[in-house]
Amino acid sequence: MKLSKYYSFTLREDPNEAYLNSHKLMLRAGMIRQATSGIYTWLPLGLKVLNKIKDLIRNIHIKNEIYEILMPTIQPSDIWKKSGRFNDYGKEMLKIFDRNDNTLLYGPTNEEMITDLVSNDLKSYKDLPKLLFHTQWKFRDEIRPRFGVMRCREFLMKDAYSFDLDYENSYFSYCKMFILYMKIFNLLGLNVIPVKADSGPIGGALSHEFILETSNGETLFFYDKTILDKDCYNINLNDKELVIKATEDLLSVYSSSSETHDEALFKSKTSPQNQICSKGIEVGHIFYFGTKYSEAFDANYITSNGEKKLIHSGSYGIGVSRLVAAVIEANNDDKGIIWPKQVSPYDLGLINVRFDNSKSKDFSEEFYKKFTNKYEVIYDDREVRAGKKFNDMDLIGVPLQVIVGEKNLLNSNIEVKHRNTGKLQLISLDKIESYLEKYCEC
RNA sequence: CGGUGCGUAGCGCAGCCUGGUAGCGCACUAGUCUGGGGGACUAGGGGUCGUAGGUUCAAAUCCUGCCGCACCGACCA
Repeated sequence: MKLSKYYSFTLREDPNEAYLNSHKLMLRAGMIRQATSGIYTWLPLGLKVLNKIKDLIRNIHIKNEIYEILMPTIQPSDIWKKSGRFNDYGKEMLKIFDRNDNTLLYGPTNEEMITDLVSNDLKSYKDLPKLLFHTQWKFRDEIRPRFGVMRCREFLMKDAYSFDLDYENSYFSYCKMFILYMKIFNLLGLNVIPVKADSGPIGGALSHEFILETSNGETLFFYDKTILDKDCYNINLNDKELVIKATEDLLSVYSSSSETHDEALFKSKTSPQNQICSKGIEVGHIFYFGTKYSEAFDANYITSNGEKKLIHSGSYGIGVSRLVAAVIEANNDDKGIIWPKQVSPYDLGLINVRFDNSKSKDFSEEFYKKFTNKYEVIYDDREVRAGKKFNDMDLIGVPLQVIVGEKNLLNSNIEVKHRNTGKLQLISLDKIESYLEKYCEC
């Protein structure tokens, strides 16, 4: 991608309405623009990251035999009346009226819709278990949207749903999703802590939140710091025994959101030097709700004995658009964003520091042509001063910058800069290709 | 919804108290110099002062309503 053709407008100063670093940086780097309170337009750079995170989450679901569907954003109200949540959900639900004066709503979540769907298709015990997910825009009319994309009204969420024979099987699905979530956050380079949670209006008995610890977070939570030592990232998710064991091992260590926190239990279970009270951002939330929704939608199956039984279900959400902000919140400095490689909008930032110099310019063009099919390259070919290019590239935050200038070319060198350490390194021209290969592998 | 504050150029702000020609910095356009970390000089362009009404000879400025935005609290991925 050539910056001269891109839709990229960076801001030098922090916009007045932004308070969180992630919000300021997303606006400054030209990732998003606010349309109205809690509703945003995603510009090319922001959308690139959003899609990267979405795809990473999506692919690991599919790899684990959780299949993708796409439910609509607009839902009929009758299914919500069936489950009783039409009124329970309250003012956060945005209601819409069509030309025939039917009440529709912009979906805040999809339990009703998917249970209704599944109740028609799943008939036999042979059809279970089933796991489905989709990544779709949601709308919750928050009392007070804030922090940019972190707590907005329209947001992108990945929500998965499990359908099982009984509690025991459903518990396995829950544990499987639990470990899958640990893997996902690990892949995103985030240190996320699972905590016991209140199930809120979604309802249900078993519930956990996944919290990214940050000083600016909204959620207060408590945990035993030994939970950070648990490694469950390489477990085969089809191995029922291991998955349940790993989950229970994690849950044996105290961790809780403030709503469910039990101070006495915390104190008795955790040694004093390991007791942490911290703030964070909720990036995922999982629920087991038994037969709550299958009852309402008459979602049942026939057992091998010919008996009719209710399906047990659970739901598993990740705030995808929120994660964009969360990743930035966890990875930035005074110059801008520092993307972890896996979610960076581009692999390499190519800077031609001398647009007026043909040697430097020609080399940059060649370099771009050569590597743009192999890596995702953001090439700053604009006719602006070097200082602006350096600052913009730092702000945008791609992990590796390749800096081309006449001085170094005359010595057959090219410069690279690692965004996270700020380290500058001269690489000889004949080594750059292998350098990049090695860099991108790890 | 309660408490607080703010709406003036794309962004950041001054002007309002004490009514009288619409201002500054950045960005933008043109030119000259410059050319490896937001460079300098010169000349420009860009405004329904959130909106509707009121007071006044005269309103960005005073008064009232409305709208929008943000911060603090109760809700949530």
